Parts: sequence; C-alpha cells; structure tokens
Amino acid sequence: MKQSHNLTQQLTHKLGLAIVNGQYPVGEGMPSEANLCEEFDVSRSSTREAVKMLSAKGLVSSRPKQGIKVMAESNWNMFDTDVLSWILQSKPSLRLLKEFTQVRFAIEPIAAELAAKNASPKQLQNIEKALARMADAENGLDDPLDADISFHSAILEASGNRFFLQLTQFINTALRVSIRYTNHIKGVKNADVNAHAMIFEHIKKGDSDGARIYVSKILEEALELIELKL
Amino acid sequence: MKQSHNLTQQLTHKLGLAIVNGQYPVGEGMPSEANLCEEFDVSRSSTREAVKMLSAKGLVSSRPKQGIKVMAESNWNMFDTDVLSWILQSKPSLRLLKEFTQVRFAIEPIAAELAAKNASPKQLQNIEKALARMADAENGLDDPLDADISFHSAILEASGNRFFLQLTQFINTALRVSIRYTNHIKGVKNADVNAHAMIFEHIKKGDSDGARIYVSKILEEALELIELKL
DNA sequence: TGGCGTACTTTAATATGATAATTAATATAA
DNA sequence: TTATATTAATTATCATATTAAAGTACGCCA
Repeated sequence: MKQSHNLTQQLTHKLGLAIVNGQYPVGEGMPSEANLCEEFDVSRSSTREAVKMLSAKGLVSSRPKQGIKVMAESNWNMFDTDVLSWILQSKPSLRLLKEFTQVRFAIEPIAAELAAKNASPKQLQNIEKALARMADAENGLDDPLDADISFHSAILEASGNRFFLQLTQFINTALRVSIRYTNHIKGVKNADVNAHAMIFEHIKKGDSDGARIYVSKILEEALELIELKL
Repeated sequence: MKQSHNLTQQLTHKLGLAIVNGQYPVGEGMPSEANLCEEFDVSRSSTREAVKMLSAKGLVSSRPKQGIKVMAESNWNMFDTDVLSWILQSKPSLRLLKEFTQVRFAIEPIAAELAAKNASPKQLQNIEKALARMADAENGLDDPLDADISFHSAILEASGNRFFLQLTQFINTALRVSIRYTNHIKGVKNADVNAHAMIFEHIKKGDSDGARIYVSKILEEALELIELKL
C-alpha cells in the first residue's frame, strides 16, 4: 500500500495527519522549521517543501517571525484527497459518515438529473457497463464495491459538470466509508442492482426529474439509516 | 489590497495561471526545474516550492527523469480557491457560470434544509444579521454583494456540515461571478431581500422542507435565466 | 533472433551553508 | 500617550554539492 514515497511526501503525510489529529493547537503552534528538521531528521529543503504542500492545502500558514501556524478547520481544503484521507485515518466517526452522505444527498440527485439531460451515448454506455459489473459482482465475478463506485462515478462524469466530475474521488471515499458501516447495519453484501438499474433507466429515457427523485429517495433512506444509529 | 506575496507564491500563481490557460500541454510538457529557474530568474528552492504547491493542488506531478507534467484536468482540485481564481482569470465563461450555479443548486437547498433542522440560536442570529445587512444595502448603507454573500455563508455554516462550510469560499466566488452576469441579464442591482427573508423565515420556523424547496426554486430560476443566454 | 542485464544519462530529490527579508515585540524619543 | 526606531526571531531566498530514481541504449550471451 504505502509505496516508496519520497521524503517530502512522507513528512507531508506525517504532519498532515498530526494536524488533523489535533496534535498541534489551532492558531499558534507548530515547531519552527529548524525544529521540524531536527525532530524528523530531514533537511530544510524537504521540510520547507512539506510545509508548502500543507499550506497549499490550507492546513497551515507560514510567515517570518510568526512561524508555522495551524489554520482554522474552515480553511482546510476538505475536498482534497489527502486531507480527506488524513481525516478518515484520524477520526473516523458516524458523524463524518453522516456528513459524507449529506453531501452525496446534495450532489448525486442533481448529477443524475443532469446526466439524464446531457449524457452522450458513450457516457450512457459507461453507466451501463458499470451496471453490468454490479450484476457480475452479485455472482462473485467482480468486486461489488469497485462496481458500485464505477457506477456512481459514471453518472458524475455524464453530468457534464466539471465540478461534479471533480467530486468523483470524494464520492468514492464516501462510498468506501459508507460500506464499512452499512455492511454492519444492514446485511447487504452486494449493492442493490435493481435500484441502480432503475436509476440507469431513468437516465437513459432522459427522464431527468425521475432520475433526480429516485436517486434522492435512495440516499434519503441511507441517511435515515445512519440517523437511527447516531 | 496588500500584495507583498513572496517569490514562491508569485511563481505559483504565474505557473498555475499558465497551466490553466493551456499554455503547457497536458500529459507531457513543462520546462524542467532548471529551465524554470532561468526563465523566471528565481532560485531552485523557490521554483521547487512553487512546483510542490501546484502538485499539492493536483495541477502537476513531478518525478525524476520524467520532469514536471501537467495533470489531466480531472485531477485539478477545482474547489481550491487558487485554482478556481486561476480558472476564472483565464477562461471566464457562461459555461462556467452555469456549472457554478448547478453546484449551488445542488448544495444550497440541502444546506438550508439542514440549517432549518440544526441551526443554533447563535447561527440563526447570524443569518438574521446578514438579512439586515441586505436591507441596509437596499438603502445604500452597505455593500449589496457582501451582504448577499454573508447571508448564504451563514446558512452554510448553520447546516452543521463541515463540507458545506468548506464550500463557503466556493459559493462566494460563484456569487461574485454570478453578479457580473446577472446584473447584465436582469436589471437587479440589489438582491431580492424579500425572497431571502422568506428563506430565513422557513429556517427559523424549522420548516426544513419549505426551506429546501424555496431555495431550490430561486436557484432554478437563476439557472433558467442562464440557460436562455447560452 | 530474442531476452536480459549493465552502463549511461537525464532529471528531480536531498542536504547544507550563507544571506536577505519580514514582522512581532520592545525600547526609545517627542 | 503616541510615534518612531531598534531588535530578535523566523521564514525566504540563493548557491552549490551530492544522491537517488527512472528511462535509454548498448552489448553480451544463449
């Protein structure tokens, strides 16, 4: 899993995780450049580059005399894959799952609606292909989670909205987290192929309202399930 | 506006803008570290740090022997404030405005729904305060755009969802772009205070469905307006 | 011929030392 | 008290080696 990331990346991950973990107080409070070098036994170049990466993601700011400060959480770029994974590693919680699902509940119905309106033949085909993978997965011929994810990703892509497309990674992560919990809650091993097939039908027909409402309903059920557990 | 950005930041902006502009072909194709140093007349440290920032935002990847490659657009972190501003500076378009508004159309109704369910007294007060600012703006006592933005931000904050909160910056930018166009399209100088007051009433009453539907309706009208122009 | 490994080459990654620039905090002068 | 200069801490920048990674080409051998 963890490959031979270079020093800078390793340090970025360590620090990012520590920050998200709350190991350094927000406002004031990270070791100075020099101290970080010593503590982690890396050169100033790498340290500085790691800090720059974190500041690019909104986790820290760094100014002369002031040092390296942890930014308020509202500045963190939560849709950054790294930041997201750090958060998941440090504080996985039902609350987070709920927030994830709320975002899905906002995004995916509209994405489906847009897909119904705009999907190109090729994009439609991709959705159908993903659906076939889900069916395969039911018979053990494919990985259920991967198939599920590719289905939802295909819809986001078919929406033709670049911001939705960018959320693919986010939704993927949300789905992975979701699975961990929902497998617990329900007994579902394989995602419900029929429900997904219905979504596809709506999109294929160009029934945008139907697509939106149907996706919305499914996610609402998921949300209620989560709320019961909170 | 203080702009004493340091060298690294300046270079980051220049390169980010150039990339988003399509000045370097996706896939292969940026000058090597050494060439960048020469071209922009900065040291390798600064160059490397700028490249690291860009790679943290998903614009480039950098590996030995391969050099610095521009990543596919789907990898760009579109919700990053910098990336967003570069895109806006280089290719402002109605298409982008439409995409912006679609995201708003997805997010804001749900945020309002959640706010109606979860807003704390303090958060409710903030929304009300923003509403008052909008009323002031109508009489020239406050800036209409700032007031409008603070209203929508307050709702996002009241949703209690950290991801929505993080989208505040995004929505702000969307609103600013929106204003540039809608002022053209309609004759509206000041945002419609009454409509916003209605939103607030729904949230205050805890009428989550009402809040969602009402916000949804308003944004749908905005979308239709944009679509007429496309 | 085909496959494999070795040497070579390009490029980024890391380390280190020196100097400049920024700014918060403090002392000083009006 | 206010305004201004000084100081000190810390990052920002530059310059220069050295190291490591990853393609490329060559040649060796079965």
